[in-house]
Amino acid sequence: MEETPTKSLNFIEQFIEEDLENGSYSHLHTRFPPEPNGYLHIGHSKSICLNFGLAKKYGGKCNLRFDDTNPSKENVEYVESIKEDIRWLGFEWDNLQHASDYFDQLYEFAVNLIKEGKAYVCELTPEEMAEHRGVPTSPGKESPFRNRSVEENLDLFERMKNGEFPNGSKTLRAKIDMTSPNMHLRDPVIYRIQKSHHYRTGDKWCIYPMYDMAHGTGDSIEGITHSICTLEFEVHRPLYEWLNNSIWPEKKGLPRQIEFARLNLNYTIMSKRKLLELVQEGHVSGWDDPRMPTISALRRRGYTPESIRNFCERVGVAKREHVLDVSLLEFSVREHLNKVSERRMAVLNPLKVVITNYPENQEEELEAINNPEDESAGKRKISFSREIFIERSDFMEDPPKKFFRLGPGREVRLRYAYYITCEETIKNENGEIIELRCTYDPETKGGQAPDGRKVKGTLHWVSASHAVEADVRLYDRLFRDENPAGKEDFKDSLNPDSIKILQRCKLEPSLKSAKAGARFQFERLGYFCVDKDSSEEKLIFNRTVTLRDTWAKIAAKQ
RNA sequence: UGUCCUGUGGUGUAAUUGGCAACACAUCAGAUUUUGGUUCUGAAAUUCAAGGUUCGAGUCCUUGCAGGACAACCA
Repeated sequence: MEETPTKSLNFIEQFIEEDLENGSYSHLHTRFPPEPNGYLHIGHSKSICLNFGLAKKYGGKCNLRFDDTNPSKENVEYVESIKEDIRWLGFEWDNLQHASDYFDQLYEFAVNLIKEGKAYVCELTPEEMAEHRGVPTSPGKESPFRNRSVEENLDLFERMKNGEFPNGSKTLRAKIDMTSPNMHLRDPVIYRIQKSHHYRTGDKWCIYPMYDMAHGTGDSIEGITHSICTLEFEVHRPLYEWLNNSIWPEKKGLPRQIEFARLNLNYTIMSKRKLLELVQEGHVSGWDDPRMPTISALRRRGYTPESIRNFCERVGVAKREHVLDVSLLEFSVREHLNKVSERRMAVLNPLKVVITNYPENQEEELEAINNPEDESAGKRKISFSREIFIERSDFMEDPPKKFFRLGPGREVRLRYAYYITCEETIKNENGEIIELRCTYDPETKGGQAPDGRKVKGTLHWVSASHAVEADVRLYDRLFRDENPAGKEDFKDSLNPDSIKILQRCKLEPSLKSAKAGARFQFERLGYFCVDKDSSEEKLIFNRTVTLRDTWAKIAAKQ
């Protein structure tokens, strides 16, 4: 009688279960609160999986709330992309909210804080304010505007709202403690004047709440129980609680903020600001350029939602900061794609092979397995003829020791077809091999020799007359350094070979009608996906990831 | 010379809360293979340090050390 091993809880799940057991909360309600100022990336997927996953696990709810309190950087394009990406990942929110839904309430809360003497209008310039704030290691000093009368504050704040003052001339600050060792408690700004057009509220507001003012209150308004965020907000927690407790002194079950370590990947940049820079300066074709770490880019590249969810599951949740190896992400896609994608044959760098003893004008259909991992995927027919293409890298004139592929006088198997032996190499005037002359053994049809002789190598191939052509885009890491963000300028680390476009690749004809987004394994090469710009006239494939390549390792060592 | 957070194989994450340090990725070796894929087997490799409590410490205590966060009218 084996006990089924129960999966251990991460620290957030432990908190939640304790909170549920001791009655601090009767249920679970989380939220995912992106700012619509950029596209979601792989790091966000961890937070999405966590928040939506927790809600699902504990029978609770999860809201999607756009933290849209800074109209100068936000827009609807981002809003729409975020919704699409979350749904694509396989999650659906219970309520769709916006911080801007609460602007009226937030204004009232601010007025109440003023009335209670907990907030004041300050006229310090940013420089003066910084000076008054002090530094983390020594206390700050109070603003000269700190002790205005409630009436004056009320009047000024209303006039701020009415647009009577220029941008930056005044702020509303919470009155907390200028000597606190926590900088965020040194009278933080909770409202600023910003006369910009908001994509939802238009020109209604001249003042906008700051993150801290909007975030915790939004959580409380929505009845969020557990407000899960990344580590950098840990120092905000006292302010989060101060604000909530000040606004709702009587309220029970105010949300609990819990922080976890954000996901970092080596060779990758995760900052939205830097990703925007890559887009704006044209280093990539857009937010969904398949080299980007954004969810839309991973989708375009051929990643599956399952693989990303599995990846996030494997990564785990903790407070320790870390840098993950991208190989774990790659493993996760390969693992899933191996199970679900149909196999096809495609020759990326073609080398023509003429099978001299195969009758001209003859062709035949051979049977190929669509997916050895899934019998229900069935079989298909592939055409064979006298002239075929094989991969250039599958032939070597002077092969090294462990090379199992084709060479002068060597015999290999053509997958699902015949054994062939290389008899002659044809070169051009530059001495480059342009064609191989081979003979085939008619007895080996299907790939087995009746006399039982074995060959070490099996090559993929495509019949020359039947092949369809395509562009194939090979991607490599966007950055050469493990930690590009650590460079003086991260763009110095850009990999000049991050994309390689192969033209006139030879593909099995069945690929001609493949629709955008369709994924295949090209045998012996990797997983590929039809790009959104592809058409029947102009086929374009993106390489999602290569297959594990043991030979490449051996070859690299030699 | 502040406050807070974090230290477990190369990389992540666990350890029934004081009882033989495990799982995954990566690495290496072997088997299987009509994909040098998949699959299977095996190997190497881990508790920041020093004291203390205890029969017993990754876990508790003390003192160090290391890394990170915080000084936007960004989120």
